[in-house]
Amino acid sequence: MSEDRRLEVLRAIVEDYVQTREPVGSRMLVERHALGVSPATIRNDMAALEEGGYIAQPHTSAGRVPTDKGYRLFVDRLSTVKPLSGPEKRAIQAFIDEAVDLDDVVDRSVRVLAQLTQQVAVVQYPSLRRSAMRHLELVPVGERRLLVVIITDTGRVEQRTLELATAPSEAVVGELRARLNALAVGHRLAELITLLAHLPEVFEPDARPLVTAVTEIVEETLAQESEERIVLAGTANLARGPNDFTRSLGPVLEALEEQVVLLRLLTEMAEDSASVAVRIGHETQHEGLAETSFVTTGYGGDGDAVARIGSIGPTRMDYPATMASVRAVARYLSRVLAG
Amino acid sequence: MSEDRRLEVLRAIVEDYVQTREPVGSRMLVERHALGVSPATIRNDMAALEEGGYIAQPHTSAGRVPTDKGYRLFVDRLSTVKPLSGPEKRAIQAFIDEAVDLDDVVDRSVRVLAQLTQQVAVVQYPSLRRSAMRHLELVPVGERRLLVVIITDTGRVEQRTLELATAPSEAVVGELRARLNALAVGHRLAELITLLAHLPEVFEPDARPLVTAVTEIVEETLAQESEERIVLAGTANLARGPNDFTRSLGPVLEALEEQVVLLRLLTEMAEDSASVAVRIGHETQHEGLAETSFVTTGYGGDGDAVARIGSIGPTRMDYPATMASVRAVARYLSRVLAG
DNA sequence: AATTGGCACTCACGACCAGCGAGTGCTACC
DNA sequence: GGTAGCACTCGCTGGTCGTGAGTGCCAATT
Repeated sequence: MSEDRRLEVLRAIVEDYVQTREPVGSRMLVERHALGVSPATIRNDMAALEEGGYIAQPHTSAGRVPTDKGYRLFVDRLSTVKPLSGPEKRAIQAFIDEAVDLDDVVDRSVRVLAQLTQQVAVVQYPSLRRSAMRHLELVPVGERRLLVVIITDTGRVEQRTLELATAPSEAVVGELRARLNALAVGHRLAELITLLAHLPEVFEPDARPLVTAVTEIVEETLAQESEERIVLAGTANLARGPNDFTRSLGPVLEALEEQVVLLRLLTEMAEDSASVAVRIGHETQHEGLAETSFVTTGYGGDGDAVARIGSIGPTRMDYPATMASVRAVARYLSRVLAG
Repeated sequence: MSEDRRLEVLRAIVEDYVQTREPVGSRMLVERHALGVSPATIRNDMAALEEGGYIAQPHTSAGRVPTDKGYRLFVDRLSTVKPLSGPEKRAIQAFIDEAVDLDDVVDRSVRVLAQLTQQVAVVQYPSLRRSAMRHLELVPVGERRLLVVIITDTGRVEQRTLELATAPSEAVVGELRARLNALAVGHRLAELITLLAHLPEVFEPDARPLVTAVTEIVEETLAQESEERIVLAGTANLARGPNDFTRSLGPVLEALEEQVVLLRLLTEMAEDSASVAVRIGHETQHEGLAETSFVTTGYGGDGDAVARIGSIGPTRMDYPATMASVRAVARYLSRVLAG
């Protein structure tokens, strides 16, 4: 009973099950794949695979179904990413290229990915802290209010309103704006906190309250890193056709609405070494997502990514295809942001 | 057979059906409501109501269920909006008040509404054209690029990048910025197109290409009115508990992802005279939404609203409660935007 | 030692059927 | 007009049974 064939059988089971959505039995297996042995032999292999926890049967007298562990082995050792077709690639690029601003880029990326994979797609907005400052604008609004607008190199715009005790002079605001920009432009926002620390001292005592107020609100904005924004698309794909989830998909949708949950997962996955990270079923460590898998990768930024993009589907999904799509969209997304 | 009692019967049917989710029969009806007549009498009334198309029976020997027409009569003539409780009101206000910027306000509003109604909530971003200009900023980026940032009085920020043939001088950009703001600040964006028409003529010939480029991109941004952004929350509520939809909820989710569809509906409903507009079942004129109802109202702006907010649920929903929640959230939302 | 054919066994699934009961419409009566 | 009684309809529930895909095991084969 060769080890190689056993893995081959596992691959065959995964592929067939993904395609047919039905537990696969020994007969079907030999018919559809050129394994060169009889069903009985396969049955022995299957027994061994079940022993190892890679497959399971829903009930006696049914075929086998891959377990999370089985899928894991499959993506780690048995699958080869299948590249997208030329037209597909061009379509992605064309669609994303039409975007007019960052919101639009993100929106189009997530939609195109959902469309490609026929699953739920997720994009995390470019992280503020990892983006670089492109411009900081101070806009006086009315008498005692100041609008602080931060524009990053990824095109993200963040704004906060500041209530002031006294109306600042035009000149002071102008100087502050100039100094802030001189100091900060081009630097990663995460570095800003140290950069801004000594700024108040440069100004005359009168102006200091204003300066500290502004620097404080900038820092505060960055501290809200935890509140990173996330965008979903393709939720309808979950409900389409024969439903994949044993329980209803209520819990799944609920989990997807919990930004906290998604954020945790995306952050965790950022630490995986593989370029395209995969979480399968229970690996998500979340009740509602026990029957779903995540396929994500980073985008933007040459070394370390500025945020993540990915696809979410039933554990029973076409991993090679999904991984290819995610990688492709991430690539074009990065390109657009850099350009 | 009094007309009054017949309406009373209809109301009873709607209320019971909404509560129990089961077709309601004549016996149950007299037991749960003090109608003072016998089941047989009710049966006669029900026959009349069925004749009029207000109720229907799923199959012979089952109770009756309200039709779209029945619900319509109910919301138009039989229901009284039930006000929210004090604590509820305070909770809404407190939650929305915590928001730091427009995105956050919109996000919190839609989430609180979904939570209140236990349905899907939808908010339309404040319309650009109907907002007034608060500030327009021109930021040179690199050599030949100009970032155009428009900030409205509702806090919305819109930005576009402009590619230029020649690098503009600092002075020209400064003058253009000053003139644009002098001209446009405080005006509704919709009026801008006429206001900007003669601007290029004021400048020297050299600067004109720049000026027209900028005015053009501003106009272009406004023309994208059709691409208004929409935010949803609470989709998971559709799948929760005993499912209300006869077909699967796939089509519903699909329809909700079609921004175009939602936008059309919201715009149509803006023309209804009632302060809180209701679309029931087939009135949505959309296949996938045939079993859902929309309850929406405008927000922001004293006379005409700046955009809409609403709740989407099964036709079998608690209309009075939903209408109350929608109205309440819209009120606080308006207040925050105005403040 | 691995592979194979044969065989008894399990069990989900669909079809069929009968009894139950909620609900109706109709008619005769108050 | 309202009511009581009654025959009728029909979806739902639960039980029985046959079917077939699939398994595990064992003895025979290479």
